[in-house]
Amino acid sequence: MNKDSPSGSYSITDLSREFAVTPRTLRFYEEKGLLNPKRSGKNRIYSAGDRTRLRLILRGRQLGLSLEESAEVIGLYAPGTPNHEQLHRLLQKIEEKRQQLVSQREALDAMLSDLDRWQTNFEAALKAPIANHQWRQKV
Amino acid sequence: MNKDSPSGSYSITDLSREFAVTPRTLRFYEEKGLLNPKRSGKNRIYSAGDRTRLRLILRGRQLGLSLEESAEVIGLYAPGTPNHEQLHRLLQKIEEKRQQLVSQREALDAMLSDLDRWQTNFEAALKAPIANHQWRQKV
DNA sequence: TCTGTAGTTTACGTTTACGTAAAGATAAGT
DNA sequence: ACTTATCTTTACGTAAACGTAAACTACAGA
Repeated sequence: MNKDSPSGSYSITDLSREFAVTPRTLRFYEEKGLLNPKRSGKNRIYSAGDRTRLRLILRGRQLGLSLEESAEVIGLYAPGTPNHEQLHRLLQKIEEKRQQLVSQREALDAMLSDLDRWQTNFEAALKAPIANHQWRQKV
Repeated sequence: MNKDSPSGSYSITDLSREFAVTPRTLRFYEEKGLLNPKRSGKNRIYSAGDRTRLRLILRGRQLGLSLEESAEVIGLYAPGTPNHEQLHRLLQKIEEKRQQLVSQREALDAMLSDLDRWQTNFEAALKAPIANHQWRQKV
Protein backbone atom coordinates (compact mmCIF):
# COMPACT_ATOMS: atom_id res chain seq x y z
CA MET A 1 0.00 0.00 0.00
CA ASN A 2 1.40 3.30 -1.00
CA LYS A 3 1.35 6.73 0.56
CA ASP A 4 -2.38 7.32 0.35
CA SER A 5 -4.22 4.07 0.52
CA PRO A 6 -7.96 3.89 1.13
CA SER A 7 -8.79 5.83 4.30
CA GLY A 8 -5.29 5.58 5.72
CA SER A 9 -3.64 2.24 5.86
CA TYR A 10 0.11 1.91 5.65
CA SER A 11 2.67 -0.77 5.21
CA ILE A 12 5.65 -0.96 7.49
CA THR A 13 7.89 0.66 4.90
CA ASP A 14 5.40 3.41 4.28
CA LEU A 15 5.59 4.50 7.87
CA SER A 16 9.27 3.85 8.28
CA ARG A 17 9.96 6.10 5.32
CA GLU A 18 7.57 8.79 6.31
CA PHE A 19 9.06 9.05 9.77
CA ALA A 20 12.59 8.14 8.85
CA VAL A 21 12.89 5.15 11.12
CA THR A 22 13.75 1.58 10.22
CA PRO A 23 11.16 -1.19 10.02
CA ARG A 24 13.04 -2.77 12.87
CA THR A 25 12.12 0.20 15.00
CA LEU A 26 8.44 -0.21 14.25
CA ARG A 27 8.58 -3.89 15.08
CA PHE A 28 10.40 -3.05 18.25
CA TYR A 29 7.77 -0.55 19.28
CA GLU A 30 5.16 -3.18 18.66
CA GLU A 31 7.10 -5.69 20.68
CA LYS A 32 7.05 -3.18 23.51
CA GLY A 33 3.34 -2.75 23.17
CA LEU A 34 3.44 0.78 21.81
CA LEU A 35 1.84 -0.14 18.51
CA ASN A 36 -0.73 -2.76 17.54
CA PRO A 37 -1.16 -2.84 13.78
CA LYS A 38 -3.68 -5.18 12.26
CA ARG A 39 -2.49 -8.05 10.12
CA SER A 40 -3.11 -8.87 6.53
CA GLY A 41 -1.97 -12.45 6.64
CA LYS A 42 1.35 -12.05 8.41
CA ASN A 43 1.97 -8.54 7.16
CA ARG A 44 1.47 -5.56 9.37
CA ILE A 45 -1.10 -3.07 8.26
CA TYR A 46 -1.03 0.26 10.07
CA SER A 47 -4.08 2.45 10.49
CA ALA A 48 -4.25 6.21 10.71
CA GLY A 49 -4.49 5.78 14.45
CA ASP A 50 -1.32 3.73 14.51
CA ARG A 51 0.33 6.45 12.51
CA THR A 52 -0.67 9.06 15.02
CA ARG A 53 0.55 6.95 17.87
CA LEU A 54 3.86 6.66 16.12
CA ARG A 55 4.05 10.39 15.75
CA LEU A 56 3.44 10.76 19.45
CA ILE A 57 6.10 8.23 20.29
CA LEU A 58 8.63 9.97 18.12
CA ARG A 59 7.67 13.28 19.56
CA GLY A 60 8.35 11.87 22.97
CA ARG A 61 11.64 10.48 21.81
CA GLN A 62 12.66 13.87 20.52
CA LEU A 63 11.90 15.18 23.95
CA GLY A 64 14.08 12.62 25.60
CA LEU A 65 11.28 10.47 26.94
CA SER A 66 11.92 6.78 27.30
CA LEU A 67 9.63 4.44 25.45
CA GLU A 68 8.02 3.56 28.73
CA GLU A 69 7.25 7.17 29.39
CA SER A 70 5.92 7.59 25.89
CA ALA A 71 3.72 4.58 26.43
CA GLU A 72 2.28 6.29 29.45
CA VAL A 73 1.65 9.43 27.47
CA ILE A 74 -0.05 7.81 24.52
CA GLY A 75 -2.08 5.79 26.95
CA LEU A 76 -3.80 9.07 27.64
CA TYR A 77 -4.87 9.57 24.09
CA ALA A 78 -6.39 6.17 23.78
CA PRO A 79 -9.17 5.66 26.34
CA GLY A 80 -12.62 6.90 25.47
CA THR A 81 -13.01 8.23 28.97
CA PRO A 82 -9.70 9.61 30.13
CA ASN A 83 -8.56 9.35 33.69
CA HIS A 84 -8.20 12.52 35.64
CA GLU A 85 -5.43 11.17 37.80
CA GLN A 86 -3.50 10.01 34.77
CA LEU A 87 -3.86 13.44 33.27
CA HIS A 88 -2.35 14.92 36.36
CA ARG A 89 0.63 12.58 36.13
CA LEU A 90 1.15 13.51 32.52
CA LEU A 91 1.01 17.23 33.14
CA GLN A 92 3.55 16.69 35.87
CA LYS A 93 5.83 14.81 33.53
CA ILE A 94 5.50 17.54 30.94
CA GLU A 95 6.43 20.06 33.58
CA GLU A 96 9.49 18.00 34.51
CA LYS A 97 10.59 17.96 30.92
CA ARG A 98 10.10 21.66 30.65
CA GLN A 99 12.32 22.15 33.66
CA GLN A 100 14.86 19.88 32.11
CA LEU A 101 14.91 21.97 29.00
CA VAL A 102 15.39 25.10 31.04
CA SER A 103 18.22 23.47 32.89
CA GLN A 104 19.82 22.33 29.66
CA ARG A 105 19.58 25.76 28.23
CA GLU A 106 21.35 27.08 31.28
CA ALA A 107 24.12 24.57 30.79
CA LEU A 108 24.39 25.62 27.20
CA ASP A 109 24.55 29.27 28.12
CA ALA A 110 27.20 28.60 30.74
CA MET A 111 29.21 26.72 28.19
CA LEU A 112 28.88 29.45 25.64
CA SER A 113 29.94 32.15 28.03
CA ASP A 114 32.90 30.04 29.09
CA LEU A 115 33.79 29.81 25.47
CA ASP A 116 33.37 33.53 24.97
CA ARG A 117 35.66 34.34 27.85
CA TRP A 118 38.21 31.87 26.68
CA GLN A 119 38.09 33.13 23.13
CA THR A 120 38.45 36.69 24.29
CA ASN A 121 41.52 35.77 26.27
CA PHE A 122 42.91 33.98 23.34
CA GLU A 123 42.45 36.87 20.98
CA ALA A 124 43.83 39.33 23.48
CA ALA A 125 46.93 37.23 23.79
CA LEU A 126 47.37 37.23 20.07
CA LYS A 127 47.45 41.00 20.07
CA ALA A 128 50.22 41.12 22.66
CA PRO A 129 52.67 39.07 20.56
CA ILE A 130 55.64 38.04 22.69
CA ALA A 131 53.96 39.08 25.90
CA ASN A 132 53.41 36.84 28.91
CA HIS A 133 51.74 33.61 27.97
CA GLN A 134 50.36 32.99 31.44
CA TRP A 135 46.66 33.45 31.15
CA ARG A 136 45.42 30.95 33.60
CA GLN A 137 46.60 27.47 34.01
CA LYS A 138 43.41 27.04 36.02
CA VAL A 139 41.43 24.73 33.85
CA MET B 1 40.71 16.06 53.11
CA ASN B 2 37.55 17.95 53.69
CA LYS B 3 35.72 20.60 51.79
CA ASP B 4 38.43 23.28 51.86
CA SER B 5 41.81 21.68 52.00
CA PRO B 6 45.06 23.61 51.38
CA SER B 7 44.76 25.36 48.00
CA GLY B 8 42.19 22.98 46.66
CA SER B 9 42.79 19.31 46.96
CA TYR B 10 39.92 16.89 47.29
CA SER B 11 39.34 13.28 48.09
CA ILE B 12 37.11 11.17 45.93
CA THR B 13 34.22 11.46 48.36
CA ASP B 14 34.66 15.21 48.60
CA LEU B 15 34.02 15.60 44.91
CA SER B 16 31.41 12.91 44.68
CA ARG B 17 29.45 14.65 47.39
CA GLU B 18 29.89 18.13 46.02
CA PHE B 19 28.67 17.14 42.59
CA ALA B 20 26.25 14.44 43.69
CA VAL B 21 27.85 11.61 41.77
CA THR B 22 29.12 8.30 43.10
CA PRO B 23 32.82 7.57 43.56
CA ARG B 24 32.32 4.90 40.96
CA THR B 25 31.46 7.61 38.47
CA LEU B 26 34.68 9.48 39.17
CA ARG B 27 36.73 6.31 38.75
CA PHE B 28 34.87 5.59 35.57
CA TYR B 29 35.65 9.02 34.19
CA GLU B 30 39.28 8.47 35.06
CA GLU B 31 39.21 5.09 33.35
CA LYS B 32 37.93 6.85 30.27
CA GLY B 33 40.72 9.38 30.47
CA LEU B 34 38.58 12.34 31.44
CA LEU B 35 40.22 12.86 34.78
CA ASN B 36 43.78 12.32 35.96
CA PRO B 37 44.00 12.89 39.70
CA LYS B 38 47.37 12.62 41.43
CA ARG B 39 47.92 9.83 43.89
CA SER B 40 48.75 9.89 47.55
CA GLY B 41 49.85 6.31 47.86
CA LYS B 42 46.96 4.58 46.16
CA ASN B 43 44.42 7.21 47.03
CA ARG B 44 43.23 9.68 44.47
CA ILE B 45 43.85 13.29 45.22
CA TYR B 46 41.97 15.74 43.06
CA SER B 47 43.26 19.23 42.31
CA ALA B 48 41.22 22.36 41.66
CA GLY B 49 41.86 21.74 37.99
CA ASP B 50 40.43 18.24 38.25
CA ARG B 51 37.43 19.72 39.95
CA THR B 52 36.89 22.17 37.16
CA ARG B 53 37.23 19.45 34.58
CA LEU B 54 34.61 17.48 36.44
CA ARG B 55 32.30 20.45 36.40
CA LEU B 56 32.75 20.72 32.66
CA ILE B 57 32.07 17.05 32.17
CA LEU B 58 28.89 17.23 34.19
CA ARG B 59 27.86 20.35 32.37
CA GLY B 60 28.26 18.44 29.14
CA ARG B 61 26.33 15.55 30.53
CA GLN B 62 23.48 17.85 31.46
CA LEU B 63 23.52 19.00 27.87
CA GLY B 64 23.31 15.47 26.63
CA LEU B 65 26.88 15.22 25.42
CA SER B 66 28.47 11.80 25.49
CA LEU B 67 31.61 11.38 27.56
CA GLU B 68 33.58 11.25 24.38
CA GLU B 69 32.19 14.57 23.30
CA SER B 70 32.88 16.02 26.69
CA ALA B 71 36.42 14.77 26.43
CA GLU B 72 36.76 16.67 23.21
CA VAL B 73 35.41 19.79 24.80
CA ILE B 74 37.62 19.76 27.86
CA GLY B 75 40.54 19.03 25.63
CA LEU B 76 40.08 22.57 24.47
CA TYR B 77 40.56 23.99 27.90
CA ALA B 78 43.73 22.12 28.57
CA PRO B 79 46.41 22.99 26.04
CA GLY B 80 48.56 26.06 26.58
CA THR B 81 48.16 26.96 22.95
CA PRO B 82 44.71 26.03 21.77
CA ASN B 83 44.02 24.75 18.32
CA HIS B 84 41.99 26.91 16.02
CA GLU B 85 40.58 24.00 14.13
CA GLN B 86 39.50 22.29 17.34
CA LEU B 87 37.81 25.46 18.40
CA HIS B 88 35.85 25.47 15.22
CA ARG B 89 34.73 21.91 15.77
CA LEU B 90 33.60 22.76 19.26
CA LEU B 91 31.64 25.81 18.22
CA GLN B 92 29.98 23.64 15.65
CA LYS B 93 29.08 21.05 18.23
CA ILE B 94 27.68 23.72 20.48
CA GLU B 95 25.58 24.97 17.62
CA GLU B 96 24.27 21.48 17.02
CA LYS B 97 23.23 21.22 20.61
CA ARG B 98 21.54 24.55 20.45
CA GLN B 99 19.54 23.35 17.49
CA GLN B 100 18.68 20.22 19.38
CA LEU B 101 17.34 22.27 22.24
CA VAL B 102 15.24 24.31 19.86
CA SER B 103 13.87 21.17 18.33
CA GLN B 104 13.11 19.72 21.71
CA ARG B 105 11.31 22.82 22.73
CA GLU B 106 9.21 22.54 19.62
CA ALA B 107 8.32 18.98 20.51
CA LEU B 108 7.39 20.11 23.97
CA ASP B 109 5.23 22.91 22.63
CA ALA B 110 3.50 20.56 20.22
CA MET B 111 2.81 18.19 23.04
CA LEU B 112 1.46 20.92 25.25
CA SER B 113 -0.87 22.23 22.61
CA ASP B 114 -2.08 18.71 21.92
CA LEU B 115 -2.79 18.43 25.57
CA ASP B 116 -4.56 21.75 25.65
CA ARG B 117 -6.80 20.79 22.79
CA TRP B 118 -7.55 17.46 24.34
CA GLN B 119 -8.28 18.97 27.71
CA THR B 120 -10.57 21.52 26.14
CA ASN B 121 -12.51 18.80 24.41
CA PHE B 122 -12.74 16.89 27.60
CA GLU B 123 -14.08 19.79 29.58
CA ALA B 124 -16.51 20.69 26.84
CA ALA B 125 -17.82 17.16 26.89
CA LEU B 126 -18.34 17.34 30.61
CA LYS B 127 -20.56 20.37 30.20
CA ALA B 128 -22.78 18.59 27.71
CA PRO B 129 -23.71 15.73 30.05
CA ILE B 130 -25.50 13.01 28.13
CA ALA B 131 -24.57 14.45 24.77
CA ASN B 132 -22.81 12.57 22.03
CA HIS B 133 -19.59 11.00 23.20
CA GLN B 134 -18.03 10.92 19.78
CA TRP B 135 -15.21 13.46 19.86
CA ARG B 136 -12.72 11.80 17.65
CA GLN B 137 -11.75 8.21 17.63
CA LYS B 138 -8.77 9.44 15.62
CA VAL B 139 -5.94 8.91 18.01
C1' DT C 1 42.34 -5.20 69.73
C1' DC C 2 38.14 -4.87 67.50
C1' DT C 3 35.18 -2.32 64.66
C1' DG C 4 33.97 1.15 61.41
C1' DT C 5 34.76 4.10 57.59
C1' DA C 6 36.90 5.21 53.33
C1' DG C 7 39.73 3.90 50.01
C1' DT C 8 41.60 0.49 46.32
C1' DT C 9 41.29 -2.91 41.98
C1' DT C 10 39.06 -6.29 39.08
C1' DA C 11 35.32 -7.84 36.79
C1' DC C 12 30.83 -9.18 35.68
C1' DG C 13 25.86 -7.31 35.43
C1' DT C 14 22.21 -3.91 33.80
C1' DT C 15 19.30 -0.93 31.02
C1' DT C 16 17.71 1.23 26.66
C1' DA C 17 16.91 1.22 21.92
C1' DC C 18 17.66 -0.57 18.60
C1' DG C 19 21.35 -3.16 14.71
C1' DT C 20 22.27 -7.19 12.31
C1' DA C 21 22.28 -11.70 10.74
C1' DA C 22 19.84 -15.99 9.60
C1' DA C 23 16.33 -18.38 7.34
C1' DG C 24 12.28 -18.49 5.19
C1' DA C 25 7.52 -16.97 2.84
C1' DT C 26 5.25 -14.25 -0.72
C1' DA C 27 4.44 -11.35 -4.63
C1' DA C 28 5.82 -8.73 -8.64
C1' DG C 29 8.51 -8.09 -12.68
C1' DT C 30 10.98 -9.96 -16.84
C1' DA D 1 11.21 -20.11 -14.07
C1' DC D 2 14.36 -16.94 -12.05
C1' DT D 3 15.53 -12.86 -9.73
C1' DT D 4 14.56 -9.17 -6.79
C1' DA D 5 12.08 -6.75 -3.31
C1' DT D 6 9.55 -6.80 0.80
C1' DC D 7 7.86 -8.98 4.36
C1' DT D 8 8.08 -12.28 8.40
C1' DT D 9 10.15 -14.39 13.04
C1' DT D 10 13.87 -15.56 16.18
C1' DA D 11 17.78 -14.43 18.35
C1' DC D 12 22.22 -12.82 19.38
C1' DG D 13 25.12 -8.35 19.36
C1' DT D 14 26.14 -3.51 20.70
C1' DA D 15 27.16 0.98 22.91
C1' DA D 16 26.96 4.08 26.85
C1' DA D 17 27.25 4.93 31.59
C1' DC D 18 27.53 3.42 35.19
C1' DG D 19 25.85 -0.38 39.38
C1' DT D 20 27.26 -3.90 42.23
C1' DA D 21 29.77 -7.46 44.34
C1' DA D 22 34.17 -9.39 45.87
C1' DA D 23 38.25 -9.16 48.20
C1' DC D 24 41.67 -6.40 50.21
C1' DT D 25 44.35 -2.28 52.52
C1' DA D 26 44.79 1.49 55.76
C1' DC D 27 43.74 4.40 59.37
C1' DA D 28 40.94 6.31 63.38
C1' DG D 29 38.47 5.82 67.58
C1' DA D 30 36.45 3.16 71.82
